[in-house]
Amino acid sequence: MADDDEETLPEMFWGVAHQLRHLRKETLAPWDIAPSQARALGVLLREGSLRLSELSEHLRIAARSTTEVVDALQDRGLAERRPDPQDRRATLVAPTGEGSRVGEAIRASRDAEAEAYFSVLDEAERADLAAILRKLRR
Amino acid sequence: MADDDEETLPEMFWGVAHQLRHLRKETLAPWDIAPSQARALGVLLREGSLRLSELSEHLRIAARSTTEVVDALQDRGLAERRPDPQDRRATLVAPTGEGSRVGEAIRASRDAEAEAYFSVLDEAERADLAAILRKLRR
DNA sequence: GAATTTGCTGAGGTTACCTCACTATGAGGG
DNA sequence: CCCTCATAGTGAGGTAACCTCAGCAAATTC
Repeated sequence: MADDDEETLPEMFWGVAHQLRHLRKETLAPWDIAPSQARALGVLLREGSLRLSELSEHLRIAARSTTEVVDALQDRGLAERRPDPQDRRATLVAPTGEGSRVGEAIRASRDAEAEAYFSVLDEAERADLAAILRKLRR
Repeated sequence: MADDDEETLPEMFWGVAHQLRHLRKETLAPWDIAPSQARALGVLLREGSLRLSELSEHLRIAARSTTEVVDALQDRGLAERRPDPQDRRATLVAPTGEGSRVGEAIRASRDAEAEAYFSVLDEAERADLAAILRKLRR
């Protein structure tokens, strides 16, 4: 029945993920910002001000890696660090005004991108997919 | 309506892909082989003997990167290079006996892994997912 | 037989992660 | 109050999986 469809679910999954990654990268080109940074910025927009450790949890990466991402965002003037008044060991990270503007623009563009990419699917399929992913995600 | 479900389809997708990546890495641990190498080995098992350039196409990576993956497989004695009798510029890559054995074992273990991971889905959901992925993949 | 293309690889770079060790601060027990 | 122990962030250094660009050798085209 299928010759090219001998692929397993994980293989197909990785294929689609790969495509999405490329697409996202292209979408980000106008801002010259790395995907990891855009991701962090997105979290910061949603959450406002976070400790580095909290940001790590949201991103599900090691604390040390978060330091790097935040360094990059700070260098670009998209986020800033402030001492946490509650705990002098901790550092709060928040988007700057510029960061919020850029983050919003990225979100909009990303929504458009997703819309385009998933436009081959009809409503029902999208709903199915969302449900299935949610089930898998845990 | 949803607080934790504010995620977009691509976000959920990347979440699942991320999980799969980790899982696959763990599955490969017994063989001490990198994911990229296992992937290439899988292609070689399916296709037999391939030129480096052909392998690149199958893997959808740059030729230079394929050189590296093949180097690694060769170092481990899992694949070998031979000159292409048709074209003296080209190099054929094929799995060794050991490569075939290891590749088969990995495939089996990976199937089991996939079975486990996707076992939260029922038959219908799996079929839906496969259909949706196939639609997206192009 | 000269010019171009193709197939591979050396050199060097990037991204997004990681662990380990260290410093500074905070929190709990005696 | 001091001591121990946990926690927050970061410097140093490493890894995997990619990439581009330049170059060489063989094949193809003109």
